[in-house]
Amino acid sequence: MDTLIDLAIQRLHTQGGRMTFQRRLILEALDCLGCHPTAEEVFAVVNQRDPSVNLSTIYRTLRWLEQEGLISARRFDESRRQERFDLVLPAEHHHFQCTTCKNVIEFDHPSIQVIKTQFAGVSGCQVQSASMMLYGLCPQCRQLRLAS
Amino acid sequence: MDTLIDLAIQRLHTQGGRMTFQRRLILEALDCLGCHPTAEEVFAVVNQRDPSVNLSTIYRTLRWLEQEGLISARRFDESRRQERFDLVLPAEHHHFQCTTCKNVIEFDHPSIQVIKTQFAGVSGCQVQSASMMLYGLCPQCRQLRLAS
DNA sequence: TTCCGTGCAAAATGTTTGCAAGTCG
DNA sequence: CGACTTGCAAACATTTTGCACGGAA
Repeated sequence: MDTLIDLAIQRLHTQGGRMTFQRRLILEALDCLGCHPTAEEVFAVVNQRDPSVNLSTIYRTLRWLEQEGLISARRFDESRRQERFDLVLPAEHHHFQCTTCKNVIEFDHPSIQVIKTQFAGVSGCQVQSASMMLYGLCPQCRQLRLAS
Repeated sequence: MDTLIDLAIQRLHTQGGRMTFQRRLILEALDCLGCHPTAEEVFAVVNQRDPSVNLSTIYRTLRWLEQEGLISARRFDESRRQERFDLVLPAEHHHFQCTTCKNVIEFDHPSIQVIKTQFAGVSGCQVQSASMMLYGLCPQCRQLRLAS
């Protein structure tokens, strides 16, 4: 099976890169954090295991992974400055964010493929990828709002 | 008819705000730039008419408009730092961006409503808005790529 | 005349870079 | 050995803020 770490090792080998202690920690942190951590969040986890790792190493590694197509930069909250890094491994997926608690739920929907195809047909564009965000209230926050 | 400027005036009146020279220039710049300008682009247009207007006034006004729901902040290119400001007036609309020339095409599609409704049904979330990005090659860049 | 809005400069934020020293193969 | 990586600190780009002054209502 191809975990993020396995894939990273493969890429490193084919391009003369090295699997360092720091990179391993960062990859493990990504795996453990799962969904969509910020660079700071990755840093916090890595830092706990080895406080000597520098934030710029986190950024360099995240950018490298992004360039390799293994993660992708995202911003759920458009006017937040901070990027989040989304593992692309599982498959193309989309996100709902609760406007109150900021929690994120992942989803997919067959119609997204239909939209891609039809837009391509109408516009003459070649569509390579799609990214959909829904915003609203999650069930919990909806309850709270109704109650008040 | 409700132009951006009319709406802004309404909001200002109901909250004791003032229509200043600077705000008028900024609103006119937004109208004239149309689609998705950056703060710098708005600044450039305003500056041409009155070089004494400060960039921080642009930001303050854009943030106020955002808060009023008259424009919304966006980032087409995820790892770009700069925000763009999208007029929300016309209607909910979505964007295709060419990964080569970075041009943006707006679109809408009925299935987006379907996705919103069905996701709400399955998840129990209340969906308030949606934002879809497609990425790929526009017809021109596609030609160029085929030719080479 | 009263606040609201502005210009200015300085701060803040999040990310990137240059470089010397360290390390992996 | 030699290229690839790192930590550090300084740079960077964009956006935000505090404050005293000026202007709309």
